[in-house]
Amino acid sequence: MSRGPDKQFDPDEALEKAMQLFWAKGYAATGVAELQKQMGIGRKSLYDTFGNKRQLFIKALQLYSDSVVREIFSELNKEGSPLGNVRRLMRTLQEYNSMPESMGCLLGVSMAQFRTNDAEMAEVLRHHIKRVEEAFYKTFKRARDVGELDRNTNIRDLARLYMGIAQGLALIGRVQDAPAVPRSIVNAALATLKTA
Amino acid sequence: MSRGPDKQFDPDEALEKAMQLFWAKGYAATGVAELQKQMGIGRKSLYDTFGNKRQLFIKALQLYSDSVVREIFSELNKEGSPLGNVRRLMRTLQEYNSMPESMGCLLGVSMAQFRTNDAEMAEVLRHHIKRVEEAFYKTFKRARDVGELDRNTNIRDLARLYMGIAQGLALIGRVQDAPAVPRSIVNAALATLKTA
DNA sequence: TTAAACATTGACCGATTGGTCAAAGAAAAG
DNA sequence: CTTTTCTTTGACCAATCGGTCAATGTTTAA
Repeated sequence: MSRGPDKQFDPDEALEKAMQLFWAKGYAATGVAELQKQMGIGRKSLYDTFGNKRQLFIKALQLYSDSVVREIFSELNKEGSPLGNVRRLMRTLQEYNSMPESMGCLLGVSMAQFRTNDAEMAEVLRHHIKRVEEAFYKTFKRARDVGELDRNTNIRDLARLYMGIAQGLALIGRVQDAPAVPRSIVNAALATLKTA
Repeated sequence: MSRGPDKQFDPDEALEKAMQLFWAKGYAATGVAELQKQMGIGRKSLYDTFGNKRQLFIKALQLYSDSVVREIFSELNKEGSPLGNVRRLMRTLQEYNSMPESMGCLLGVSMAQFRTNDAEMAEVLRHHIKRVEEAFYKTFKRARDVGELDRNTNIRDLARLYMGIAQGLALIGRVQDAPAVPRSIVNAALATLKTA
């Protein structure tokens, strides 16, 4: 039994590069030739390692989702006030999506390119939504337990709203060259939290 | 001086068909062959009438934006409580974006496919954002004048938030096959209005 | 040293991409 | 009827699309 030579490239690094390209240009507008150039690998290596363009894209989605969800969880689970963590996260998102070259959220961008008629893709996208929702949910629940939120606040609804605001913010940030609109969105979102 | 024969098709109807296709599939994924088939016209007619694929797309964006902004304005300008109008509009958007086959907002979908690096396109998209924002702004202002909103509510921020929520809602609705998430988003959004 | 198992390279595939153009047809003006 | 102006049709273009494959390494096991 022989194992043959190792790959001459790092699949994780190559996937990261592919993700960046899909993120910037979208699925349909990104060509395989472009992908292999940016990834720095041959065409056969690409297909042998990642299957095809679609599977490569889905793997890029998962890589991105894992990374983003991890960051959101870590930000929201810091010690101290749960609502304070939400506020800090939203301000971070505001800053990020205010940059003139900001590209928004890869998963959000992908929701615009696929729909429920593509069952597999829709499932991947819904799963991401669910994970972000869950991060907010747990934090708002802690906030309610601690007394930062009114006892009869609908935590599930609130979590979904914040997930939705984050997606809207990211989408709008892609075409903004000034920070005013993202700032307003987060201002108003956080203003409601004080009284929720 | 002769005028020659009239067109054998209605450019407005053809544009409407093109809009539907761009809306469902996105700019890059929509081919010119597909477009002429759906529009029911020859290729030369398409290029003579609309310039090229990109210009056709931009005209579709403007058609859609005009139509949507008109509807939003008409809904928000009805007699009676301004906040009531906002609530009714948001519930309409909720229903619309809860349909399993909902395609969201063409302008929002396009924000995911273009960025600030495409100056012309970004400008078109920002203009739409501005118009929706303005519709909410005027209504919230009336609400404040009438006493439905607290005197120190930041109306500009609130308008931008609602515009952002509407975009997030439309985006997320594209991949939802159940009404729960859209309902939650609108529930939570409107819950904050009561205390704003 | 040979063979088996892997990776890499680059040529190649048919299909499709956005876009052009010449020829033909149709309507209005003279 | 002829000419002019416009539209339509469909062939055609180079370029690119996503994907395949045979040939050529390169490494390890026997």
